[in-house]
Amino acid sequence: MTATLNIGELARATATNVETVRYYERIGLLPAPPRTASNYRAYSAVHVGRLSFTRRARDLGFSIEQIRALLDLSDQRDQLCEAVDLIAREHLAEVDRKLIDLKALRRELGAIIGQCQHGTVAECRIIEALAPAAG
Amino acid sequence: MTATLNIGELARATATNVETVRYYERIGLLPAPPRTASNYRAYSAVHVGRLSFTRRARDLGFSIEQIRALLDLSDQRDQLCEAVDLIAREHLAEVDRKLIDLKALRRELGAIIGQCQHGTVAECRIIEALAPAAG
DNA sequence: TATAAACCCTGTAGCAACTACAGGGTCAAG
DNA sequence: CTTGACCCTGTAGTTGCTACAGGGTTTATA
Repeated sequence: MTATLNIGELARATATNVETVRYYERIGLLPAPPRTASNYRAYSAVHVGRLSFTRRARDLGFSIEQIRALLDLSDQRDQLCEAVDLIAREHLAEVDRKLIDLKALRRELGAIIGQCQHGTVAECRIIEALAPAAG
Repeated sequence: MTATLNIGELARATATNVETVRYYERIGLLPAPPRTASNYRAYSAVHVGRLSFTRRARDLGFSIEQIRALLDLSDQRDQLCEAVDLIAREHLAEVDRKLIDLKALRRELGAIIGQCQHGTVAECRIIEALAPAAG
């Protein structure tokens, strides 16, 4: 009953690149849809949902493998959601690690740049800071 | 006069992977050193300095292309260091953008995970949060 | 002196997660 | 009936490495 979407329409509906949709199908993240007589992919609401889920999870930084696991879990509606929680918490921990690293890096970069006296390269504190051993 | 280093020694001296050293040579980031009679690479102190610089800049998140530019600039010792400053500031701005994005992502992830009631997948707030349209 | 471990060499393929063609076929509008 | 915007497959490129495979060399030891 419901109209199907071709790949361009699905892509627009989910703010995804057409090439990316095909890529997700190739790696088995998005199920291959039926085809029209002229071999066009014909997507349904199920695909829209699955791809929206994927997009949102990617935006939140989950890896493809994590998303694969989350999609599998989300199909087992009567299971306990502990595994879901675990994946999310692991990702959160990873994000926290990245934040710590990035903040440290930012501090160091800021310090280096603050030393620039706008003289010649020979006196440049930035170059010096990058080559600590090259006295 | 000074002894030369083979690739393994250079790698150890700069905390770099041997494969990475060869990779840097291949992409023209580290100059190709002379070879011994048995075709081993023979590095000098110049290479140690250049590779240390590269490593440190990579640790600070500069891209290979940025490092290429910084190395070129650092060879022109009598030029003004404005270009160096510009590259560093651009990278800092990029790091700041990433920090903002990562902090927002962290907030959102934290909020989603906080909602988990540890019930079944069917009631899982995390799955729900990932598929907003799939009411 | 033989031989085994630990190095070195080249070249190529793999990783993540896409993106960008090339070289075709299809469909709707004017 | 043709133009342009779509669709198809397949492959190669991106970033910054890392990991072989299949060889040669050097060094330490039995």
